[in-house]
Amino acid sequence: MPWLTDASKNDTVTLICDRVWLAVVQRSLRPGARLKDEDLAEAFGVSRARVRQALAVLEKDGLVSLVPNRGACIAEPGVAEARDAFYTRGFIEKRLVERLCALATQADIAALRDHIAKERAAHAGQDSEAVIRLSGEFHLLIARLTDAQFLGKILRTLTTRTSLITAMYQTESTQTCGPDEHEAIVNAIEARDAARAADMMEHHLHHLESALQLHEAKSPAVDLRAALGLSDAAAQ
Amino acid sequence: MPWLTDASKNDTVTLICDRVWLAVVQRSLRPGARLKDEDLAEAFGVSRARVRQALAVLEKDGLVSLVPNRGACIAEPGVAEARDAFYTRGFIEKRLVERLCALATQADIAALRDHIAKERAAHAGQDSEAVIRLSGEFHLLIARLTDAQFLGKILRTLTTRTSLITAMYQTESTQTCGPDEHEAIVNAIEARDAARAADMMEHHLHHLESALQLHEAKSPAVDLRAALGLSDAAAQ
DNA sequence: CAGCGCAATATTGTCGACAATAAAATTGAC
DNA sequence: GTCAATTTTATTGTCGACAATATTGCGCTG
Repeated sequence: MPWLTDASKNDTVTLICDRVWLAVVQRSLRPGARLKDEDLAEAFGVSRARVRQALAVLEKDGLVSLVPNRGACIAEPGVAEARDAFYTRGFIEKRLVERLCALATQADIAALRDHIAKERAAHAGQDSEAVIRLSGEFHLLIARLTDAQFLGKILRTLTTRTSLITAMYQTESTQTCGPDEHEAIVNAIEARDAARAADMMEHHLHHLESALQLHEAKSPAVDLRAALGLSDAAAQ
Repeated sequence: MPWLTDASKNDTVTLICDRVWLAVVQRSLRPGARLKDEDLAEAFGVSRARVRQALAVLEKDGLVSLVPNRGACIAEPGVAEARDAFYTRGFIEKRLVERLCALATQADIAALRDHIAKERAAHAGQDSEAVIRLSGEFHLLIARLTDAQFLGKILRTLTTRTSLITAMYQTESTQTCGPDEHEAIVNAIEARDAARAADMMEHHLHHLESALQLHEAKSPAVDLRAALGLSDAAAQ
């Protein structure tokens, strides 16, 4: 998976960052999960200094929150940040597909269709990790096909944060939307219908956002209280 | 200078990052300047591990390029990256001023005019460092006034990279454009003329870009401590 | 038996030292 | 005199150890 990370570098810190990033995208690391650097150090077989660097860059990326003398944990975006993330995604991705309508080659469209095929395969195979990951990578692929390096990196950050957000605020009914909406977007791109493509993208993102319950709720509290079947009034 | 950095943290690494960032914006650290971590460590009075973390995050930000066994130096964006940066800035800032036309309060416009006044003062006072810094901060102010957190951070990265680019590719004739174009943009915003505001912004950025000669350029190394503006304070 | 304070533990933050690699300088040969 | 190989130096990469701080468990007291 040679992504738009600076992949050529054998740098260990980059590897750690990518690994954590992947774990977050695949929901194997959930928001609020503690990251003890010693554990990470042993897990990667390196010293703590290296994981510390990785933690620093991940913090700047907004993926982990790093409180001074209390260690690091996966970030828990608030509702304001969630709305901002979706707003920014719409802001960027709408223009991106518009631009792609004008510039896309046949090879690009083939790549998009190929990606959707992978999504369908993962969907059929019940591989939920792959489903989630591929769903995000679709948007990154769009960014890459437009030759917009910066926007691509930005979008990587944004999709990652979206993963965090959906992990926090999704209702259990909500599954990740299937590849159908993605396919509708690709269809619009192939038809060179910029307006429809932008509409499809906006609809898609709005669909994602509205499937969440964006209220103030602490994820650990919700998990605990709901899991134990306690009423809301009692605790704390 | 309480910027949209996570300012509240007393974290040393954040301080180092901001200091280097400021030095780059003010042109006291030019592209290609070597950053020997031991020098930085002594300059800031801390150990090398700390500056190494800072270097890691700065590298991910694209501000320094960090080649495996040869140390760190201020990044030297290529022509492709330069064009991408300007494209992305236009992409974002055009929409930003459009949005600001709809949402700006009187206080916002007053803040913008106040900022332009500062720009004029620095311009009159021949304080070229302040001129350059304030010129960039104008765009960041626009981002902040629109309540777009993400776009603000993105724009901070982009303006920084623009600083690098202009430092590399500017002709000696080129001065940083005065506050006039900024004022024109604010006038359009105050008139709630979204189309004109977007045009003004596009023109402004295009003006900046076209004033450069996009060929290869060299840049010499400079003294670290003087460039970072710390006058023997921390050295001892 | 509940609440509070204190000690024990665990985890983080910071640092200096050692090994590995690249750049520079010296020396030798043609 | 110049080029090349080798030694020398400087700088980076990595690590383990020590100090500071938060968390946990225990015991004491009311």
